[in-house]
Amino acid sequence: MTEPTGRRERKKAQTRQSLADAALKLFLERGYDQVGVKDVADVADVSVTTLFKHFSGKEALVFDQDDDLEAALVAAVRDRTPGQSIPQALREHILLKQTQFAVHATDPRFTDFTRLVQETPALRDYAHRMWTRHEAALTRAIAEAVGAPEDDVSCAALARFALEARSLILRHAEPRQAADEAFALLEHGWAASHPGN
Amino acid sequence: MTEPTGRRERKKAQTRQSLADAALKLFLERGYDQVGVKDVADVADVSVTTLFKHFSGKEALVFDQDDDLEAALVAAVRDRTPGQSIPQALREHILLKQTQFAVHATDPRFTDFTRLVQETPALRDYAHRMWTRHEAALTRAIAEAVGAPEDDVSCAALARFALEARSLILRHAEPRQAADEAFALLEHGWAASHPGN
DNA sequence: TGTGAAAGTTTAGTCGTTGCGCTTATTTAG
DNA sequence: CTAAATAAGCGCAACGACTAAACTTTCACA
Repeated sequence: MTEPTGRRERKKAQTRQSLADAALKLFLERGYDQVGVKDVADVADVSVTTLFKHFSGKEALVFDQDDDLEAALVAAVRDRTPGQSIPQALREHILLKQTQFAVHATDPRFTDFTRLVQETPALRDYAHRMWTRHEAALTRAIAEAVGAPEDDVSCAALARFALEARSLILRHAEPRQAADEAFALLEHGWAASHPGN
Repeated sequence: MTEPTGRRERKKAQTRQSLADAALKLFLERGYDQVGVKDVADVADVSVTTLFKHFSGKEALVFDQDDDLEAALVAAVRDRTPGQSIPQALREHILLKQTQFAVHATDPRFTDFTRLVQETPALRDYAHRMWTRHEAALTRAIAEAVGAPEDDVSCAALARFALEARSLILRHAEPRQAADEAFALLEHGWAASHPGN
């Protein structure tokens, strides 16, 4: 079970890993815009076309694909502890995801990586896109949780605002406090129109 | 005063207009991605180099630059009618801007243009970027209006959420109703932490 | 063992975008 | 009125991200 794959898939995974490693290394050394996609391919010792068979674009090189991110988001709303409001559940979920990463804060590579992403427009935008990708799913989950129609505007607004709150929190030194302040707006506003959720 | 410019500036404005017209025409006919920047330049009868001297990129071809958009946003907060809350003022401002455009709703070109922008990812993203460009300025304006520190998180959150609300409103058939529902969240939440603003 | 799918390569190309050196037209100053 | 300064516009060559096509190698599996 530890090695369920054949030699072929292992080699493929290895190539992918080589590319990701090379990319991160070069981007941290020289900066994202100062590194060409060819440079990455050269260091990983593959052709440029191969690089694009593994990654959808230059920005994707530094992000591990979280496939079940959407499911976790929906579950955070659906399976929230009774008595907890939806904004509270979302705040907790986002903070949890954040502190999961922050566990590695001792690793200097982690803080460097974060700085790289936040200081590179292309990467910042890409990360934001990947995160807000699931707005529609979250909107549906919220609407279902409160028995509202699927296209209810206040549900869509809560979903959008909660997802947007993440980058507000991310750029602050005190994530917990920032989350509390940003979500206070949503909690009070939500309670006013959807009491008990 | 009606003609304060020389022949030079007039010609420049004319080529710029030719480019914008050609771009909109071609984009509407064939779709944004099916039109190359060279096609636009050819129809406008200028070189590609000249096109990029007038517009910062392909997406900018279809947007008139609103230079005082930021000032208007800040003014909407600073000069709001007494007794009106900041979220209310922002909602009105956004709705006003929207209906200013909607005046041209009789013009079939307007609805076509809107569809083009909303259905083309590159244009949708660009428009969103141009709009959210002024988040920092809006945050400062709000903070100043309530006497909070410049980097207050709840002010930043209100600014971000209010700006994000626009695209929520934009894609809905009933802008007024959508704005009311989306901003209800912000008004109640804001009132709870900043009573009287 | 051999066959076919999948990884990888090479080559050539598209498309947006920029830099360079040049011509041409307009403005400004002498 | 003329000459120098200014700016628009041009063609061309290039760069970087990305794709298509045709081909070779390698491994899994029947």
